[in-house]
Amino acid sequence: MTVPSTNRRVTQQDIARMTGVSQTTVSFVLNERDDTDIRIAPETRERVLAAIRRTGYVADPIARRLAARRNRFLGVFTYEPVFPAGLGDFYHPFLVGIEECAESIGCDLLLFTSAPVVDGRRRIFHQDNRLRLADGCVLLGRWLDPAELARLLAEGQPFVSVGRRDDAGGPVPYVGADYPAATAAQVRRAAGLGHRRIAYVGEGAGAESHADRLRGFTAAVEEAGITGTHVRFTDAATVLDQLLEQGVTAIFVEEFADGAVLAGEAGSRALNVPEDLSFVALGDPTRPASTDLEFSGFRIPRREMGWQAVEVLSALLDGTGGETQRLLPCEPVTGATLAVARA
Amino acid sequence: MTVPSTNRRVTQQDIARMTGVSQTTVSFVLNERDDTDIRIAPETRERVLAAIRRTGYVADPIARRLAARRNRFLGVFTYEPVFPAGLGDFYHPFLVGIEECAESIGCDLLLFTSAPVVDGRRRIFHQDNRLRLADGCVLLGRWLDPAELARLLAEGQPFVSVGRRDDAGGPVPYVGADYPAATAAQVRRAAGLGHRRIAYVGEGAGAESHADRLRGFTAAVEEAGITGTHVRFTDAATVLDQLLEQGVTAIFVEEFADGAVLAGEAGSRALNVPEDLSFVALGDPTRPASTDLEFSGFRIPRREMGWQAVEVLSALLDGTGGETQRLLPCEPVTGATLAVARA
DNA sequence: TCAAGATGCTAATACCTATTACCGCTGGAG
DNA sequence: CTCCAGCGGTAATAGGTATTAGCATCTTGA
Repeated sequence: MTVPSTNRRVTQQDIARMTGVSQTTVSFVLNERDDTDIRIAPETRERVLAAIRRTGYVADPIARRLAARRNRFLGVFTYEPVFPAGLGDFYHPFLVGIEECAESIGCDLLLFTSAPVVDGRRRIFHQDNRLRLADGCVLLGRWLDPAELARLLAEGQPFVSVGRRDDAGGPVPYVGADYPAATAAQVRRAAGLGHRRIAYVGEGAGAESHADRLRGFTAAVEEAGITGTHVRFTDAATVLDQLLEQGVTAIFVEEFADGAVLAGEAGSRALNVPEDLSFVALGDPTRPASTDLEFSGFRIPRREMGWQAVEVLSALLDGTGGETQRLLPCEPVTGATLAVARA
Repeated sequence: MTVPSTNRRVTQQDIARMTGVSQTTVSFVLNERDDTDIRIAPETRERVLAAIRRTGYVADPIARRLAARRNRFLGVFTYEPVFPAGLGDFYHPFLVGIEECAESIGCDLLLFTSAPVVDGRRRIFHQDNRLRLADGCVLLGRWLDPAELARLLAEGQPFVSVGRRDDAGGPVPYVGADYPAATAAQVRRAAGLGHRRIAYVGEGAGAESHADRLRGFTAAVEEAGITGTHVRFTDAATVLDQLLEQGVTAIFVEEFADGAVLAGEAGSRALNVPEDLSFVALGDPTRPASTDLEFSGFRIPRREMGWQAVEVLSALLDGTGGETQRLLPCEPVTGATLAVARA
């Protein structure tokens, strides 16, 4: 187990010298190239492999990428810290899925520590843009700058977004959740329980995930022949005042946390949830929210989305075609906050 | 912002040809090296900069890192999954600190997620060891094989351990928590509250972090002139029997979870915590533990440890000296489980 | 007038791997 | 004896940037 004490990185050249072969031979042994007309005698191969084992040599991923344009790294780019400070973080399940799939296809994960803030906004492209260090990239975040997506597309940089994205000068590869369908299903469920006047609380615009929810809401409301209103969340008291005045009996919240606060406010007004007022949470909490209620609504298949994003990316890299835009169904949650509408 | 229609990347060579200078000159203009004796005429510099702006040229980060002999990847080796499944996972705060510091020094993180288990134990060194993919490594885990640490040292592989480690054929760079001091402080506090007979429950050996706690405990007990016993945790009933029989009034638990179980057992015997029996938790929970008690004891500066580990690693890589072994103080927690000893 | 510096740049090379083109040797067929 | 095929490799080079050593040309001073 003797190892050279030099501090220098071990290179193929070193291995070559140790075994009395050329660097080329080492490279071929490493890559087990059987398809070419290069032949290496079994005993030579063994000698080289032995030296590699002895030294713990690993090909420099950077040189590898420069020469071969591949290094089996998948980049993970997020607009938030990758290891989030908040407990039970929203992004965590995505990352689990990404890690699992990356491992299954034999790729390492390169976590880009968060992008620098330029002009008050995080940016992918900046002075020392690191995206190209990996073979391809998974992009994570509620909102991605269309201009940056467009540039990625234009440059032919292989990437996949977790979450549906609008076209940005071309179709953006993504694995998203089918928010319109999931939201519509909840609206139908509410309508079936007799709710005639329901509300959507949230942005409903900006990020695609928000717009998609509102779109599904609006379409389903129309189809069910009931009345739906849309309000932005400001503070619980104000919003609740407004909605109760309108005779709303079920509140659909874009943000779980807003729902928790609203339900709390309702409780402090002696309104029972769901007997007096129903709530539907359109997805998992993205912020910590404290509530004892088990919200009705749906769950985002986050882990699966992460997994499939890597799958799509892998296909993109291999040039094997296949659908590059996938929408996954959300899992409905019966919960305990949606009941028959009060008469 | 006219971009050449070719699919090839713009290189410094291209810029050089466009402006009638050499690639070297382009490189110098780009890097604004004023410290060298290289001089570029202002008008030449302007011409080059104009071409750069026109083409939108950005230096290829891969080539850049190849030339720099640094890839600015920091490896993270852990004995657990990197994206922990459990909520509030013990290792999480370390990772947060690691990421934050990596970002501040402009490094990305490379995850070594899948160290194979050999002979019933995870190993750093194995067949397809990827350690050298990064410039340096952060090692995370309660226990690290001294033989592997020795090999890392011998090979001159830059690394830093999170958590103090005994010498392994040489001093191991680490950023640890000062468990002896933190534990001793708690012992003194208990002694000050009149406890004359206290116990340490846990391994007290094996991992350095355990041995350090017991060492601090033993030294402080002696200094305070009180009596301390050490028992391993088997099951709550047995241990509690034993300690109560000995007249112990304060129990110091190495593992938070063991403390929770012991306190629960005490409660089921109609003993009040802390009036009848005091508890001190020597650190944060490493396993999920359910308890309503707010334990007295101390907190491990996990985030700070992660941060400083990267700091030390960075210094190691830069060859700038500095202390490579750091012990950080733990934060005492007053809590509600340590009170005046029963008369 | 000529050496000594200052000025403004370039050639060459290192970084490390992957790949292409080729080379020398041996044994068997013709 | 020659030619060729098969074997087992090697030399050279690409890939793009950073850096070191050095080369012309011009200015200055004595």
